[in-house]
Amino acid sequence: MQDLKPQVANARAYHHGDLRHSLIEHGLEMLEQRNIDGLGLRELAREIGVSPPAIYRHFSDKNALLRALAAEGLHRLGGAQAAAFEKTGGGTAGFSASGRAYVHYALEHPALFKLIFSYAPKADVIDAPPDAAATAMLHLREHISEIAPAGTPPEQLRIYAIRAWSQVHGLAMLLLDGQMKAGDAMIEAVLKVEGLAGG
Amino acid sequence: MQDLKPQVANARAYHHGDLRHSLIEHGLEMLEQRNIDGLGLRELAREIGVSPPAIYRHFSDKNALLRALAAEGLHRLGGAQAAAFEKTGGGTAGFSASGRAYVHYALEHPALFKLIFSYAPKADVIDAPPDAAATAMLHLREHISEIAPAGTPPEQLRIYAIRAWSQVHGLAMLLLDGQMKAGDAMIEAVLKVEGLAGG
DNA sequence: TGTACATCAGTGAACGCGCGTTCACTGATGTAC
DNA sequence: TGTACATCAGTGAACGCGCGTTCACTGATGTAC
Repeated sequence: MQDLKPQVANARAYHHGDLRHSLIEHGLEMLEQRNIDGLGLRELAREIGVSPPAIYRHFSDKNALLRALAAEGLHRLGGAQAAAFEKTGGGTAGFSASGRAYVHYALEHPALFKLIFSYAPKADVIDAPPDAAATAMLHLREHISEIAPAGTPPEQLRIYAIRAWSQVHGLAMLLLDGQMKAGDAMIEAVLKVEGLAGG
Repeated sequence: MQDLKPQVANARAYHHGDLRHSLIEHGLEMLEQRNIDGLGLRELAREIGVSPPAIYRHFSDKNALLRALAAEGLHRLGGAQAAAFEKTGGGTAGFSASGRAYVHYALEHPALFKLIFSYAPKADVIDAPPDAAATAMLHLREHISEIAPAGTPPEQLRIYAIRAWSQVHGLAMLLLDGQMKAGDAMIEAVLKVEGLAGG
């Protein structure tokens, strides 16, 4: 009755890095249902079927794990944006689509989205060189100049980028916090211009 | 040596509602330095010089206290916006000024600002009647139609309001999370248009 | 004005909780001879 | 191929912690007679 499940005793139940992967995977899953403070190391370990101290073989402490989760979230957010951008064939339409993808990703993964901005290495898209890391926000910087009128000076491009990012980020946050009703049509309408023109 | 400080024993150290007021006041002060999870009932009580259970005479539980703090924060945010609006004489300039005030309030009170959107009664400025409560966001709804071109249909006004709110909110959040460098000139430039025009 | 009493905002002690983290350990794996 | 050994990813038990909340209580205040 006790041994129905193949007890692995201790030792190599996971080979080389599997537990790390499993921790991130299950951590992300837990974030789908709970919010950030609801994610505890002991509970996560329990979920995976491993003892809590095992985590410390892979992460120096809880913050390190959260940072890894945030980094993975950022990566996926970037992936979602890139996919949307490619799918629409790039250009202005692609830029808009990737903005919409940003908001939709936030709505689909509320806790993860918030975690990203609390724990991820700062994206630094605005002032850092674009080769820093492949992040969601790099799209902005890479594509903003294609959208702007030819000859727009770099300082103005920077303002456009911040404005566009603020626009999608603010909409995402307000929707996440329930300040207004969501709706694809509304999201599209709000993001239509993105304030790029005008000045 | 023990009695230097006028020991109040127990009983009416605070008359009628004073402790409630004190809890909110000191709670807000603590939020100036720590973030939200750093705010504990026991610590707050210690700070004020009262026993933890005393809090329960005024708030049913911790969430009730946090909600009160958020409500007060929302009130003050609204006050800051209103002051900025009046000071510039209203109109388009006032609208812009109140947007800047929103961002600046966020930067000056990061934890409180975030608390507002986690715990405050939903502002509902977008779809609720404006007589609901005097909140920061009511400004938006009250003033957005003055800014928009005459004859703008209400659905479009709604989009404009959401767009403007998203704009300031997103900028505030990104700055709070350290995603880019703050700076009055930059804030002003980003908020200059607010995406009202265009479509 | 003086006395008896109800009210109720405080008190100190205690509760159970789950947390993150540490410790000394164990035993399967991969490697060297 | 067989044996001895180092490695190191796991284990279970235990730690101290501060938390939110409950409990029975106390005693100053305000009120009624």
